[in-house]
This record gives sequence, structure tokens and C-alpha cells, in this order.
Amino acid sequence: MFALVDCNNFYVSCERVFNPALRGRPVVVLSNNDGCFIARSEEAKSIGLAMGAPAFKSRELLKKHKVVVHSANFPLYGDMSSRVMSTLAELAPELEIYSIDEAFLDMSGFKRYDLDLYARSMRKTVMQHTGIPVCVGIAPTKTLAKVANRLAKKNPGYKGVCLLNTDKELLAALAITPVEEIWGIGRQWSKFLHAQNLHTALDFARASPAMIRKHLHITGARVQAELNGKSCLSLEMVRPAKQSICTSRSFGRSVTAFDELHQAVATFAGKCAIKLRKEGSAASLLTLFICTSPFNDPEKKYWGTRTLSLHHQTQDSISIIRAAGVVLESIFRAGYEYKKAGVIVSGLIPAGVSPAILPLFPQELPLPDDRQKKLMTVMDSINQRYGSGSIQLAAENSAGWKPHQNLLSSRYTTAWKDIIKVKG
DNA sequence: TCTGGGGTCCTAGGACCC
DNA sequence: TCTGGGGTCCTAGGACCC
Repeated sequence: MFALVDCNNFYVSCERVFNPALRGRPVVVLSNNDGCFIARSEEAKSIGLAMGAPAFKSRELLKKHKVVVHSANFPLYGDMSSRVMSTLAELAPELEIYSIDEAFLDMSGFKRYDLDLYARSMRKTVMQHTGIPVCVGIAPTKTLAKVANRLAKKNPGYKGVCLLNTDKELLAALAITPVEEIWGIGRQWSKFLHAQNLHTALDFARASPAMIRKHLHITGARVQAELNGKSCLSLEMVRPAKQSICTSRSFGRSVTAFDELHQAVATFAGKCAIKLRKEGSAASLLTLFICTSPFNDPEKKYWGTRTLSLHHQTQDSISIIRAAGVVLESIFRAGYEYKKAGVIVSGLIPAGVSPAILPLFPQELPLPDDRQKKLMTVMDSINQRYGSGSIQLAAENSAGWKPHQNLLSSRYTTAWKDIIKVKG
């Protein structure tokens, strides 16, 4: 048996832990640049604020219902997430951290327990330790645990826990789950399935496996098997090393000057290098993209992207920033209003494999030497001690393009100066 | 005026090998 | 007029997730 523990309206719940006045009121959290809704309290959902909808289109509604609006505070949410996860880790022998607000737990060793009762005690413990409300779904496969969790969330009668164990319970649950709500079935596949007259999870589970295999490939066939109680997806306790790392942002205003765009690109490249060192990986490829708003008229639209081989594996900020600058020169077109850019590093290998793989041909970009490696270590430890961004390279600068974050709460759990601010 | 960010997996097709 | 068989690797594009 698998349990899926999923935090309720997670980002809103994080804000409420430190600001209890928000309880019972409609609250939303916006994406970066204060663009779209990415979390909504139950009250905000019932007003009709849609997930992913742009906030400026709902300005009237927000005002009318006195909705509390917050900018995304990812340092806070990340820290609260690790508190929830470490609490869960004490409640089950094995867990997989699936996302910032969800974890799968292995319940196979709990056969002699009353699972429903145990799940309720887990909920209570997480609330007590972190202040975050969660729902628990328990079933024989991960996909069915997702189904159970959805029912626990939707139906107040379950009081936060839904256990699907008998065939009767499972069939009843599948019959009231629309195909588009199944984990692994997105928009395109839902459209296809409805066209095949398959509308519920039960219809999908009973559809011809050959037809599903043909049109939805191996991925869809697995989902179908999981719905029929055949477990195909196991608990992944160790997160595999990342294959790519991306840092991208929309700008607070449009950027036209090369130098300003270069500052943004250098900042993103620097962040990728930091993420690489944290991950313990080194990159051999760098992709840069720059673009105008996708909502522009066609003649004002531009999407530029290019991938560069770094000729060696590196996690060095200076090398990566320099490479990003080289690519920017080749894809920059004057006269456009840029709204977003991003750096992706890929071709990742574990850092420090020795001997290092050296380039066959003399490289355009100089190899970082030992002094440079030491410099990175020193920079990382300064930023660790005094807060990220305390020290950076001169090319990194966010003065011109930084995203809007006008409604930000304090970093209550990760920054001393924010804690002092709260106290004052 | 204003529309997010960060990932993974799978498949098909092209280029290459002997 | 006729022109093999069996592979691997890489990439782009499309699907999905939170």
C-alpha cells in the first residue's frame, strides 16, 4: 500500500502559519513577477479565481472580495516543505519526496495497523509540528493513492483521509473520477479519451489495453495498469541526479539595451553555476534563450535560442557566465522589447570525476584553474553564512530587469533580518 | 500596464556503424 | 532493370508533472 500525503493549498497555508489573520479569508499567492495565481485558499477558489489565471484580469474580483494577495515567497515555502518532509520521515520507514508539497509513503509494513487511524494520526502530527494541513490518500498503487487523495481533499466527509482498499471502494472511486483528473493524463490525452467515449477513470481502466498502448504509448499503458491495481511505479527514495538545470525569469519591465540583457543573462548563468555546485554536478552544454512577450503582435515577437558546447565539464561561475555572454552576442537582435530570458545547463556529470575529461581541441574559453575553484568555494561559503547574494560577480546585476514582487511576506524561517523585522 | 518557473520521459526520424 | 540486414546514438518535438 502507498500513502500520498499532499499539503492543502500549500503556499497559502505557509503564509497562514505566520499570519493567522489570514485564516478564513480568501488568500492567493502569485507567480514570479506577480503574474498569475499559483495558490488559492478554499475561499479564493469559491470566488472563482482560477489556477494559473493572470491576476490583472481579476482585479475587480480581488477588490470586491477583499482578497489577500501575496507575491511568491519561495525561501519560506522551501523551508516549510522540508519541515513537513522531515516530520513525515519519522512516521513511515520509507518516503519519496515527490514535489514541494507532496510525498509518497510506503505503507506495506503497516498491515497489522488500522491504516485509516494511522493516517489520521499522521495528519495531526504534521499539523502539530508545522502548522500545515495535509490530506492523505491510501491505496494499492501510487496512481490509486492519487485518486484517493483527491477524494480526501474534495469531500469534507472524509475529514482529510481516504483509504481505498476493497474492490468495491476502488471501483466506486474510479467511477466518480473524471479521466482528466487522473495523474498522468493531461489535456491532450483527456481530449482523446473523451473522443473515444471514455469519460471516467473506470471507463479508462476498462478500455482496451492495446488501444491505450497504441495511442497513449507505454506511459498511458502504465497509468491504466496502475488504476487496475497493478503497481508499475515504485517508491523512489533517492532522487536521481538532475539531467539539466534551468534559471529563467520574466522581467519587471521590457529590456531593450544589450548591456541590461547581458546583466540578466549573467545573473541567470551565475545562479545555474551555484545550483550545479549544490547538486555536485558539472555541465558540458549551455543553452541560452531570450524572448519578447508571447502576447506581442507577430512583427514584434522574437524568440532567440542557441546551445553552446562548453568544451569541458564545469561548475565554475566565471566560465559559465562567460559562455552565456558569448551566446547572447550571437542571438541578440536590436530593436526588440525583451521580456524574459533563461539559461539551461545540461550534459551534466558528477563533478570531480578524475581524471577530468579534457577537450580534444584547444578551447575558445579558458579552463578554470585551481585558484578559480577555490574562489567558488569561498564565494559559496560567504553566501551560505551571510545570505545568498551577499557576494557575486560584477557581471551579475538585477537593477534593471528585476521582477515585480510588491506583495512579499517575510522570510520568517530563513533570514535573521526578516525575523527581527517581524519582532519590531 | 499587467500573462510563472523548473523539470522528466517517450517516440520518431535521421545519421551513422559493420 | 536490378540495390540487404541489423544495429546504435542523437535530437527535436510532444506529452506529462508540480
